[in-house]
Amino acid sequence: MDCASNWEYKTLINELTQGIEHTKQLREHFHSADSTSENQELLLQRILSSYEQSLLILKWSGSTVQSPPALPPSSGAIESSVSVDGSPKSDDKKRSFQDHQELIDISKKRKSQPTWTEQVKVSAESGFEGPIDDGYSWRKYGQKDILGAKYPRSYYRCTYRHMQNCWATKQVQRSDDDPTVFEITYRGSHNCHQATYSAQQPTWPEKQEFKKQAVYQTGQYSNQALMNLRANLRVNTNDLDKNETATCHFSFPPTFSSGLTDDSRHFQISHVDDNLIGGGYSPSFVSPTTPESNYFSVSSSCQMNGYGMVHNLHHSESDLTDIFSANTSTTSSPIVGDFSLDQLDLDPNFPFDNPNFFS
DNA sequence: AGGATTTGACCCTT
DNA sequence: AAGGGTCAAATCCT
Repeated sequence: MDCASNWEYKTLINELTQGIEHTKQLREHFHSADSTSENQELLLQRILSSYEQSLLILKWSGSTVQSPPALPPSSGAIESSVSVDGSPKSDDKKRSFQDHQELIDISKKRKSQPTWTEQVKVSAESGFEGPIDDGYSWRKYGQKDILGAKYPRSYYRCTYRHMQNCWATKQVQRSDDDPTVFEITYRGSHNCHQATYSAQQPTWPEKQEFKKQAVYQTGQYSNQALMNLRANLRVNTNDLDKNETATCHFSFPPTFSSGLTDDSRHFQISHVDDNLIGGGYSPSFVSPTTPESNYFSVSSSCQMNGYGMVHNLHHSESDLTDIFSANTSTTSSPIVGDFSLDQLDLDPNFPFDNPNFFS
């Protein structure tokens, strides 16, 4: 058994255990006089998330005969009808059939990849023309005018797609309503090692200043900072649909800069300037839920691994000196649910040190 | 020179 | 057939 399968197994157990625990808690709530509908809703959400994540894992385990890293090395060109050198692919019928089957499989996999959307607000004052970096290294591979959209949509794939077989992609769409807001749709999770070194090698020159200031700060967290975080961190999941798309916002106070180190389960957030937004860090913890579910479920936090079934990243602290969608309080979507660390039932066994918790 | 971006063409899905 | 997603040659940038 490889580490990925082992991780999935443990995660599955964890999810199901969480589901049971939350169900028990909900039962207690039903018999409790001080039970509020919010608490019940939260528990229901957590239970749902646990089961949804479990199903997702099972779905992946069942459908993924080959884990993504085992995809053909040339899979990047699979969708092309012409080989790299321009010559037609083999006309061998058997081979063509296999290619066709592979195409179908890949298509299915892509469809079933976890997808989520973040909205990132950039500051005009700071001169950002586009969405800020998210800690990963992306390579733009296309741009498209979208019907009804004022701005074109940009397509990015992981820079290390071929080197490390990382199939994460993202789409960046500037909001029609608010040009300073970018809607970033992530598909698939990273299974590459880039999170570590991309932190030292910003890929978007125009964002380097921002990154130096906000995204990759590695300062020690303080209690005050943690309290600030607790007081101000908000997660919103709204407009969730059957395509497992979620939108989340994190609101931080100005001049906030903190990092939670090992004791705080590798959870680090940095925010320095009110205009600085750390965006795009794949919030895998946003679980597929119903439109009414606006609560953040820790138990569902780390399982949206998609193509990142093999969790082979370094588990060093530096990997997690990233930021996820640290937005200012101004957002274009309504804040429906509030979240603070106090609300979280942190499971001691919860794999916060799994890099895909934030990827 | 090598890597990243641009952009028109092609492919797939609906 | 239309629209979205991806490819890959051309071009740009460092």
